[in-house]
Amino acid sequence: MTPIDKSLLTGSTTMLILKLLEGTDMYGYQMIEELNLRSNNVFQLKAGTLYPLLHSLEQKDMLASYEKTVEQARVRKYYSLTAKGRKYLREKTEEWQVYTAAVNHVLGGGSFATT
Amino acid sequence: MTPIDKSLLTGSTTMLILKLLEGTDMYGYQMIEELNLRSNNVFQLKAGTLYPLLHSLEQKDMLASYEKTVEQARVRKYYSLTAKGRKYLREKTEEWQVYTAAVNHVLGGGSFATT
DNA sequence: TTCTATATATAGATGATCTATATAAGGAGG
DNA sequence: CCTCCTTATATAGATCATCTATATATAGAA
Repeated sequence: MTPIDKSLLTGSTTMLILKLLEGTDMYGYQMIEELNLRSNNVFQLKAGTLYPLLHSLEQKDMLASYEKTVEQARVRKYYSLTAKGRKYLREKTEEWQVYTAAVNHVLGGGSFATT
Repeated sequence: MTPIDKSLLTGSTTMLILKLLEGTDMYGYQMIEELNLRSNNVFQLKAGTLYPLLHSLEQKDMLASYEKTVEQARVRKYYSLTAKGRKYLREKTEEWQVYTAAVNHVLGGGSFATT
């Protein structure tokens, strides 16, 4: 078993964003709402967290973006998954499973003395 | 469903340490080895992470410590769970379950268009 | 004697997330 | 009409967990 990427502990946000985009292209504000909805209000992602994250993911070619004007004048910036982003999502999802399995193993391991 | 403590994403280390001590009193170095063992090498906690964490947990009355001299001259600092630490462990374990359930719900949610 | 493992400790860097703030346009209520 | 709330994106600065690097000291192995 290889050691897991430490940033997963804190970095599950990226994985969740990519997962949302696996379904449809979305714009930032919509992602915040969707995550909140699909997680039963557990994830209340802040705009100040999301937008810089989207920019950095686009820079890394995980995401591509395009603008779309809706209802008269409002402009939204839609994001879509790239092939690279799709691959990254697969990897992170696997790591997440390894990580949670390990935590649950420790948590469920009961109290056996090892003195 | 109340929003979860954000530090859980990154803060599962504290929970795991407390969980170890639920079984027996342990000294720092031993915790690193035990975590590595019980998690199949997924958690390779660094000394530079653990010791400051133990100090801060002791300051917050989550842990109590005592020294013990073993094999001639070697001195080890053992830590034990306090009542407060035990309570905190229960709370964090619950939050962990809520958090992982939410992530898994998003991950398993499939790709249904919400355009 | 030198290297590795045991054992604890602290300083400084990194990185993810948050708060606060800014801009701008639309709709609702007074 | 004016003000407030929601939608929508954006950036600067703060916070906090963890990591790397380093230090000290002892024991045992090469």
